[in-house]
Amino acid sequence: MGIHERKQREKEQRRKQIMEAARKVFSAKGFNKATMEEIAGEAELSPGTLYLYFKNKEELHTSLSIDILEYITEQMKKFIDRQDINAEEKMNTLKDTFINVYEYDPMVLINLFHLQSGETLKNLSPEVLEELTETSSDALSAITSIVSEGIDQGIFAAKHPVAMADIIWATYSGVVLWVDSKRLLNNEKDFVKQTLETAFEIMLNGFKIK
Amino acid sequence: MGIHERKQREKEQRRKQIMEAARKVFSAKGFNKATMEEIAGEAELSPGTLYLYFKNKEELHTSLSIDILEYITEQMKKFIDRQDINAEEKMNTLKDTFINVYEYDPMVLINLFHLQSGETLKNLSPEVLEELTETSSDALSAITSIVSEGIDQGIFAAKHPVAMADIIWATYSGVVLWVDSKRLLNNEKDFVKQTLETAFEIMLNGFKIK
DNA sequence: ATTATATTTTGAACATCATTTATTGTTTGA
DNA sequence: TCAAACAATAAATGATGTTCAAAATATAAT
Repeated sequence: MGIHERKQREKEQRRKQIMEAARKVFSAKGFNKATMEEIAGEAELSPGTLYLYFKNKEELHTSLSIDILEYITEQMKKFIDRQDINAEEKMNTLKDTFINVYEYDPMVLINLFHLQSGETLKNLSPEVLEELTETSSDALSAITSIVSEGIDQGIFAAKHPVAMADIIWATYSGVVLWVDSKRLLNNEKDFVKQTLETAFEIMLNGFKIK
Repeated sequence: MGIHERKQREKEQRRKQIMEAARKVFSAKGFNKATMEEIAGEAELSPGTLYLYFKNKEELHTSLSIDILEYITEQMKKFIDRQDINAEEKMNTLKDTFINVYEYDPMVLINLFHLQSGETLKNLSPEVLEELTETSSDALSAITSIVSEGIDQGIFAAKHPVAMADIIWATYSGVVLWVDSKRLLNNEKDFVKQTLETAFEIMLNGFKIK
């Protein structure tokens, strides 16, 4: 009776092993420059095997993005329901979470934000697309709940909370993508953290009732 | 003596013709799905000819982005030096410009924002990279000048103007990319315009001295 | 234990492009 | 009229994502 379960477990392990190899290669080369052959090599498997676990290159990439999105959501859930801090403090904790995730693995995060592109979404299987939709929606709900709390507490101006959550997420992705590419264009040092700090300061100030 | 000039002109025309074909195809298919063969077909040329005018696919794509960036900068220059409106009004005009550009050709704009990715930048010739750096820098300078004016006028809080300009640009790109991809994920209608309106409202409020 | 069946993996074949190059065609200037 | 310069082409090349028939391995049945 345990055989089937063990096989299931092994299948899941193999999947994780491929994803870990993919994470390394995508992180080092970016989506286009990474090759399935190199990922297979890193995972000590043949290229064909990758297609038994992922429909195609885009779906393998998307699975990594889903993982990091889930991680972000998990981190947010650790503090959104806390009663001892108000919405403004939660916004600051959110900012810290965002910065931590960026610093932990900048490339995977940047790749996640790039995924937000129509051409990629078209190549996903319905299941993975569904999973991505679900995960994004969870992340956005968590952010929305902070905003709503701020409005309820009379700290934030009463705008549409979903739009506000979108703007928070958009600012996060926009700052990471733009400041990082500016660094590459101008051989600057990495200002992502500082710019995120300032952006959140401005956003928070913009949210508040005067 | 005019022959050389005519040839120069024809060369420039052919370049434009290729870019126009590329614009159509990239706009319809996105970067990865668009093929050089299809672009060549659209331009009524053979694939090889494209390489006499552009080093590679990425450089052709980048040329389009430079064009739209130049257009944005041009639009900004029309009002940044006006004396009859203050910095806050200029911010609103900036927002309108951003919305107009999005509505004129969403895909080319989205592709521009996607370009802001390290892996693409590595494949550009030094000249085109230089041109892109220059153009981005021009656009950012224009935005920075609005922010600086606001600080000088005592309307905006005195933060680092360059960081503030980065945040404006990052918010623009972030909102366009995220809200558009959310639309694709959830089959929603296009909320980019409304979200940009709200984002600017919040940002402007966040900039202001209370 | 042996054989049959099912599962998993392989690696070579295939198809699709981006890019290069040898060739052809065209314009210019003498 | 012709040679040199220029421009464009079509076919070849190479890289790489993806598929598939065969091999290897594990499980189940007799």
